Amino acid sequence: MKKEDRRIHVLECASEVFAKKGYHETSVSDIVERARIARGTFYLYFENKRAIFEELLDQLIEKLDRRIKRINPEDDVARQLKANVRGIIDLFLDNRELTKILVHEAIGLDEGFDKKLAQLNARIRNMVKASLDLGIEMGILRPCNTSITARCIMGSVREVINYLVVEAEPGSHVSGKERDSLVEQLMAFSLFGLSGGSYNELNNKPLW
Amino acid sequence: MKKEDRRIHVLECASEVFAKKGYHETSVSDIVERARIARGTFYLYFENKRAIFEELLDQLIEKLDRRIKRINPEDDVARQLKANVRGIIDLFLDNRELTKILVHEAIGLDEGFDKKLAQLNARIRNMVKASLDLGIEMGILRPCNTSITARCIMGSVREVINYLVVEAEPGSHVSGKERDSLVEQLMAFSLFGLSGGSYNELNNKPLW
Amino acid sequence: MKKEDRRIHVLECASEVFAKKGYHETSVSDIVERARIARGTFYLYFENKRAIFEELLDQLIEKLDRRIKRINPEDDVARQLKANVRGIIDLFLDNRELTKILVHEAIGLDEGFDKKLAQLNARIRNMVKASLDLGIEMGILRPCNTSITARCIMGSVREVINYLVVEAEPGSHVSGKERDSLVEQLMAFSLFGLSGGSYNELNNKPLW
Amino acid sequence: MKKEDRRIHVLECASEVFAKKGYHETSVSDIVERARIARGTFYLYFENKRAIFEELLDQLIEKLDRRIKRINPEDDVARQLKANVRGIIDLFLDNRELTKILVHEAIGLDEGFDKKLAQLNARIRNMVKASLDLGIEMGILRPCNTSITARCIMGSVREVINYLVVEAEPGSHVSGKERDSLVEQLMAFSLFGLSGGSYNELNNKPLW
DNA sequence: TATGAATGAGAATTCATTCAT
DNA sequence: CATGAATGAATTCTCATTCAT
Repeated sequence: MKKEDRRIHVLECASEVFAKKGYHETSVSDIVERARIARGTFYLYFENKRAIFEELLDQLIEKLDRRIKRINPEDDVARQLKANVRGIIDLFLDNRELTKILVHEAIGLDEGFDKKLAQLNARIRNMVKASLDLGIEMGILRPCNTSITARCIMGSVREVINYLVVEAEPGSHVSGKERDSLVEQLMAFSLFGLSGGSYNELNNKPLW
Repeated sequence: MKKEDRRIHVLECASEVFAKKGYHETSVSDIVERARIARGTFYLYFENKRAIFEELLDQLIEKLDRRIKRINPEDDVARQLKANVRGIIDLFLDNRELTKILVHEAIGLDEGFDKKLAQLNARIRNMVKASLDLGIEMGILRPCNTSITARCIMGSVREVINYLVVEAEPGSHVSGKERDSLVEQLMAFSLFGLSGGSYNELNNKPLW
Repeated sequence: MKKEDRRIHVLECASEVFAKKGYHETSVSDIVERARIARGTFYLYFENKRAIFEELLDQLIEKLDRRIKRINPEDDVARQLKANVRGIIDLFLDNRELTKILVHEAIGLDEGFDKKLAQLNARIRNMVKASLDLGIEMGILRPCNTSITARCIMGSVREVINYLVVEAEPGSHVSGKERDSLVEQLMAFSLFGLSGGSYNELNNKPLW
Repeated sequence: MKKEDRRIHVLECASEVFAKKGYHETSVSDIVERARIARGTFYLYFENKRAIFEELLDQLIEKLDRRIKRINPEDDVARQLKANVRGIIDLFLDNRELTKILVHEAIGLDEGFDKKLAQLNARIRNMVKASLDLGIEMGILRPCNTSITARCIMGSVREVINYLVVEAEPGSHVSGKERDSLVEQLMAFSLFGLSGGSYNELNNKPLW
């Protein structure tokens, strides 16, 4: 097995174990056992337990970063939003194991992790906030405290993601239709809250 | 120091350490050091680390349960909602340390904790969902998937809480005005999303 | 409760716990719980855990010492022997708890105990040996290595005692008849081994 | 040092410490200190203190089982008995440390040990009893309560063994002649008790 | 590169004993 | 005398990491 292949193999195995047992409950022994390598070999590829975990998270963060497209206000905004949300959901469902870790575990591990996750959150949140600011400036969205509202949106998305990867049946497949429906509900809630309106009607026209 | 006082003292110290270092990084030594008691004294009051943590959580959960009032659809719904949200925010801000633990830590610790928190979540979520179902039936709210929407609402609230107790300046005081504003924003978002409308106008009248 | 009464009460409780759980498995907590006294009170009456155990053993050793009568060769030897053995068996059966400790536990506790028990053993063994020496000198017993033979006799007795207090049904009563039978068997074996003869016939007459 | 060698080395060291300090007074620290290995290394080879002790005992029990040969009544019984007793004595003298543990310590440790030893005792005792029953049936031995008498015999043997490994000078060598003499005395006592007769004369001929 | 035996710091927990009330 | 809260030394066991082969 080539060096890079083995590295990837170990990463995969670690991901499985971490997702199943959690960071703290996972020992290096668990990982090397599953990967069928010697204890020492592990340390040839990764500095320590923290490092392999961090690398797994970095992978997911990077993928997430690539999936999220900046909104172009000139184009159909609703479609772009929809695509973004759907992309995120797809990514997480395709990486359940890692997502579980991201959502469930990578919190309170140590200051380094927390900071990294906080930064990721802040980055996305700022994108959302910028979009809101723009939408308001353009007269499409109602004026509001965009900082707080951005958090509300992220909280909604996070909660639905969490439901999908953690609470819903572990191995179950979530069909495209179901995903569509989830996106629909998420967006309807974000755009109109509990009151009426349908985002299908919107076409860069004022929402209020 | 009386027995019950000391017990409370240890609980407080533990709460501080847990909030600062996280459950796993906190050792019994950390707690006894901060509480300035001997190693063995700790075990006089609590069975083990898990037990003291559980007690702290139970305290918070109980308080939370008591704060959340069932909505009476006959009365002014908006005011009741507002009061509930404000109550929750007040509770968490008055128990920052514990809340930090609840939001940040009490996840993936062990099956027991996870289950307890999942149950708490489910209980509140079901209350929210029931309210939504009722609102829709009464023609006040637009029809939607109330399961998912309930999650969206909870996610929004959770995220704002998290902001308040974790990200915002640790020692800072959040004034009544600021709390009011947060509640306002949260409710505006939940009721109208990003579109127009003001919940102040509502008086059990249809939102759509 | 008077001082001496309480002391005795604690000793009894300790005896019960020691017999049931063994020396090492018994904690001072066990004793004070059963005796319904406070932890500190225990140390008013006994220096420490070792001390109360030693006192219990000393009691039994003393009783044992008093029970064993020196054989008078002028009188009916067989009857005296029989009385001695029966006396020992009665003592142990009347003090099952303590005996269990003596046989089962008071070994390897610490050098002090071991020495004390070794001395007790040696004292009794020497009495036996002296009797054998006398018997041989008088031509009643066959010549033999009386040191070793004395050990054989003691081993036989010890084994039967052990059977009675440890292996046989804990609470069961051993009737006088059964005790007689045991003594009979023990003496028959010691006097004639597996070969023929009946000690009833002997009357200070040569056995060979 | 090879893995198996180290394992054996640790077992030997543990055996020495156990024999010297007793099971309860021996800590894992004592063992690793004597074996000059690290704390963790111990747990690489043995699950815990109980496990290494049990292994030591099992070794001895197994050896003992192998040494004891069933008596064939067709052959010279006295010779076979003598060989058995001599074999047992040799085994114990060759494994003084372990024997000391077996005789002195392995009692009241925990239910598991006690049961194991009780079973060993019962097994041997039953062999003895069966031999006695057979001897009586064949008319070679006098009728007696073979259960009790079997215990007497075992007690005699145990006591002599105990003398050899515990009381007699620890490092001293017991010569073949001395061992022969011990066997002689033991058998003489068992066969003829304190009365006359010499087992040398017997040749499957009636003892009474 | 790969191995896996060895390490030892550190964690949780117990319990005999003390001492202030 | 009696109490029982407090102590802290001692013990067992784990596991991330190192290093000789």
